[in-house]
Amino acid sequence: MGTPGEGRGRRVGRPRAAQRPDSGLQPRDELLAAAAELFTTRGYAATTTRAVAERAGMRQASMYHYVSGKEELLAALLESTVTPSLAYARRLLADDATPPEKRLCRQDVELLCGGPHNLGGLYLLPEVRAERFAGFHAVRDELKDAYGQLLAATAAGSALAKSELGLRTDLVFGLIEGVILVRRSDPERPARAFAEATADAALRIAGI
Amino acid sequence: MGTPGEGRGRRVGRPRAAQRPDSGLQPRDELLAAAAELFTTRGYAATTTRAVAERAGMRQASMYHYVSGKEELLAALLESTVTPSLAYARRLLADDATPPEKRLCRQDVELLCGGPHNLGGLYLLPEVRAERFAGFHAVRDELKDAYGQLLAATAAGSALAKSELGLRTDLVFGLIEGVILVRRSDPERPARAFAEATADAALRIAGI
DNA sequence: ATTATCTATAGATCTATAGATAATGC
DNA sequence: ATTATCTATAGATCTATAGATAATGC
Repeated sequence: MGTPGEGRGRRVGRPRAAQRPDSGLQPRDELLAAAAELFTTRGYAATTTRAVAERAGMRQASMYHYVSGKEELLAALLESTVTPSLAYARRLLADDATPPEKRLCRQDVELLCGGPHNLGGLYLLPEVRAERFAGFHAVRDELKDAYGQLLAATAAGSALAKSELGLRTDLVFGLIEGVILVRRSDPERPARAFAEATADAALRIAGI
Repeated sequence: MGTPGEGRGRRVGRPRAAQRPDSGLQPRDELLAAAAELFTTRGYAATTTRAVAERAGMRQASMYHYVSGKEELLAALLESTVTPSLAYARRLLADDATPPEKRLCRQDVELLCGGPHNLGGLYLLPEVRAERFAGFHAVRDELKDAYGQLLAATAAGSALAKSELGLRTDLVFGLIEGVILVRRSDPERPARAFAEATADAALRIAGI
């Protein structure tokens, strides 16, 4: 077989109208990157398929060769933001010599704020509540559940009533999602500083 | 003069096509209420002028008799959400026998989450960053500043370096805006419970 | 022959204006 | 006469499909 060069080299099919230096990404990933930037800065509804396609270097209609429409792009982006945090959370839960939840917080915030485009901002889009994105919600809920379990396992947590524990979990989760907004208002600050400070704050909320 | 009945009674002008029980609101306020509901649930860009007008009980074109367009509605709603919190913050700062910042937090969260439509959710709209809404941002910044001053005045605050203090202020602010998201995911819980718990959490973050 | 792209466009919006109409006020 | 509404619509989109075209592959 020998995949021929992967990107470089002459490509099959009609050439693009506006040639640009090869991004190295596959066309679908170019679309996802363009959508990430536009959805986070302008919002989902305000972003047209033309804007996405053109930023990805192709004409509006060509986009449909790779995705069924805008919704598919948003769904893919959403899932890509939770999945890594969730994998990390699962590992922490499985490991019985579990170190405190602080790590999860830090990791989570770093992942959310780390990328170039504040992808966490996608959670804030009103459109995300639609049934269409149930897949994302399920994963997100599982992550929240992991936070709840870690909280319950702490000394402070085991002293709390069930409803009280739920409220604290929500607050910790709220803090982390709030950080997305803080970052939006000051995108310069390094993700690492946010992550560390947020993790500390989360522990204080948790009462550890 | 004697304003004639204020609402009840025969009104000047062509009657509305779809009559509904008198809401008691002035037409402009009917539009604002409709916009509040639709912007927070569907998002700004996804809400059409037709949807707003029709929900307010009039035809699409009639809206333009009261506002210049969608933007004016959003700007008015945004400012209406900060102004009361800011007024409260100013009073606290002026009063020298100042009680702790906890009150401000609680008040702020209650105001944000108290209304029928999670108006705080408007802050999350990507469109809000536009220059057009500079007025809102100025007021919001002033409120944040008030938080910073209250924080600095505490014993824990005066021990902190300036940059460290800024970060904590951001986190407290982030927590409060994060609560908006928590409320979105669980709109049933009473605003008062949120407010109390958030205020406590904020104090713990602040290190008081 | 297969493929990735392109151009062109139908159909469905959506906004904002122009001008008509149906009330009250005087 | 004044006013609040209405109906109608021009002009500007935006999405998604149909069909043409320009590469490589064999």
